[in-house]
Amino acid sequence: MDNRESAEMYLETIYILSEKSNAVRKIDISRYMGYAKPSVTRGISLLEKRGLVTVDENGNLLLTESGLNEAKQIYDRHTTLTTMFINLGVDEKTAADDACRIEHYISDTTFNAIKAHLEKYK
Amino acid sequence: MDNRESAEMYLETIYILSEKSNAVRKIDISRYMGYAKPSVTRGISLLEKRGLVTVDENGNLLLTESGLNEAKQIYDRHTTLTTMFINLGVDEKTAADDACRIEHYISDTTFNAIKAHLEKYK
DNA sequence: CATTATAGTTAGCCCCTGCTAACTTGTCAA
DNA sequence: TTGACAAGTTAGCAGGGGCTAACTATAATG
Repeated sequence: MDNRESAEMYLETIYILSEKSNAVRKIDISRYMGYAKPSVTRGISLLEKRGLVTVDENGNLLLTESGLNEAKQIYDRHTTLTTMFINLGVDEKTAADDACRIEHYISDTTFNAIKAHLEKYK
Repeated sequence: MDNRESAEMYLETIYILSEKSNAVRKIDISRYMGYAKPSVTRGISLLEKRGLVTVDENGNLLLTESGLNEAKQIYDRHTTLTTMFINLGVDEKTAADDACRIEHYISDTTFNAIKAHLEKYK
């Protein structure tokens, strides 16, 4: 979980599911990501230790302020990169899949440059 | 080494060093990548098992035909992505660093779209 | 020849992050 | 009340890919 990818995917998933439903539990993460329940138990507990997520008495997952910030940033990367790839002529599915992998590895500097470019031409 | 990143980095490094010198040994890889020697021993032996690299009696590393193909593809991704980022206004160092991470995760489809775009505007 | 430095290997540790097996809890229906 | 299912946890395995320690083998140097 020091590697950014795994933690970021959990955060992003919580964020996405939170937008669709007002109660997100670990089992929802498990189904959405296709991970076994114990993997999610550990994944979320690491996020809790880092102060990015809390779990209430009903088992609902809540992003903390910093968790929400991070999740939004990743999601922003996701949508922006997807848009860029689609603009280049890539089909939606491939664009989204690629964005989903790359979003974890791109620096702020480069991401901002991409974003500025898209804004200029939209 | 099932994950693409590690193997691809070894291949790319062998390729880059081969362009600069006609004899590349494991110790050169070790120094260039900043990895301990045993890590390189294992990394290269996995590439040998996959038929991507051979080691001659003097300890010189040689890319096989398929190894060379793969290395060239990765290197092409590296330079193309770097160029794209620089075109977007990113400094050279950051552009190269980002390219170096992302090159392993981008699909052929998306990469080809990027490349076509760059060719069109160069 | 003896010493020393360099390249490489082997053995084994560590962390990450998936996994299964098996257990506990809590809820809900017969 | 009991049986069953669903959510979650605990324990422990697997494999990837870094690492160090300690060894071997070869080459260079006094």
